[in-house]
Amino acid sequence: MLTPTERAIREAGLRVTQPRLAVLNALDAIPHADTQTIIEAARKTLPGVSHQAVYNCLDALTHAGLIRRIELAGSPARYELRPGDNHHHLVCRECGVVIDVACSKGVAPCLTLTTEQTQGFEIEEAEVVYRGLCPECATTPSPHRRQLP
Amino acid sequence: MLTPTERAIREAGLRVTQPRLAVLNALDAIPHADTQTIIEAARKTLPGVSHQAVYNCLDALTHAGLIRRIELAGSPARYELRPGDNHHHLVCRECGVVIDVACSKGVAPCLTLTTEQTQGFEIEEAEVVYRGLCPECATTPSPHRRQLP
DNA sequence: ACCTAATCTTGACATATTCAAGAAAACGGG
DNA sequence: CCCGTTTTCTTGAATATGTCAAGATTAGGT
Repeated sequence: MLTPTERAIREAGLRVTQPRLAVLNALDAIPHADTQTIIEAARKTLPGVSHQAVYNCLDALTHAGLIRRIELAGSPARYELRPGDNHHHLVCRECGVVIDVACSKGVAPCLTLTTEQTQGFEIEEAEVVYRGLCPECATTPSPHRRQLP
Repeated sequence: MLTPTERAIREAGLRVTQPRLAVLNALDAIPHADTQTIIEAARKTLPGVSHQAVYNCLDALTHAGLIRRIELAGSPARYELRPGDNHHHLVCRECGVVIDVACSKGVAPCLTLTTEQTQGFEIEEAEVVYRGLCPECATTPSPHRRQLP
C-alpha cells in the first residue's frame, strides 16, 4: 500500500526514493522554500542526503509536474507543491517573502493573447508575479534589503 | 548640452560616466540582453570596462528606474530599457529567446487584486511571463535544451 | 533472491554575482 | 580653468548557486 505521495511519484514514472520523499515533505512543510532551505529540511528527515540528490529530485519532480519552480529576481530558485491549481504570487521587494494569491477569474481573461500577439509562439502557460511591500516592510522605516541609499 | 540619455542619467541623481553610457547603448542595441552579452557589447564601445563596473551600472540604473531586470528560470539575469511602458514577455522554454508582447488591455483588468486578496501588501507592479515554444523550436524535433529524455 | 536501470554519493568544476581596497573620474565651487 | 569632495571604476579575490562525471547503491520487476 502506497501513500498518496508515493502513488503520485510512481504515476509520474519515477521510483519512490528516500530523497524524493524527503524533498516532498520539506515542500509540504515549507511553501515556496528556496533550494538551500529544502536541502536543510530534507536532512532533518534524511540526515546525510547530498545536495546533488536534492537538485536531482527537484529537477525530476519539476519535469514530472509534481512541483513547480519559481524564479524570482535576486534570490535563488524556489519550489512549491501542486503546480496545477490556478494561483499566482505576491513578492515583497524588501524582505523577499512570497505568498499565494488565487487567480480571481478562473482562466484569467487578460492572459489570453491574440494570434497576432503571439507571433507564432505556442503558449503553454502564463505566470504572474505581483511585486510590492508586505505589511511588515510597509510599516517599518528602512532597515531592510536592497534599497537605494 | 546633454543627450537625452545623459539627461535621464543626471535626472536620476547619477553621474554620467562612460560605463553607464556604454551599458545603455548596449541595451538599446540588444533588447533583453543577459549580463554576459551586455559586458561584451559594452566593451565594443569602451574596451577595457570591468565586469564589476557593468554590474554596478546595471544595479544603479535598475534602482534609478532607467532599466528593468528580468529574471527567468535557468538563465542569467536579463535587462531591458524603458521599464515604464506596459508590456510583458514571451519566453521560449527550449531556446530561451525573449520577445515583447504589448498588454492588450492597457491597465490589465485581471491584474487588479481585491483588498482581501492582497492581505495588506502594497502592490507596486504586476509582471507577466508567458512560457511556450517559439516558432523555430516548435517545428524542430528535439535537438535543443532542457528536455526530459 | 537476482538483475538491470534508475538514482544517489562524492568531489571537482562552472558560472553568476558580490566584496573590499585603492585608483580614477565627475562635477560643483572658487 | 583648476581643486576638492564624492562617486564611480579597477583589480583581484571570494561567495553562492548550480552542474558534471564516475563509481556505488537502491528500487522494483521477474
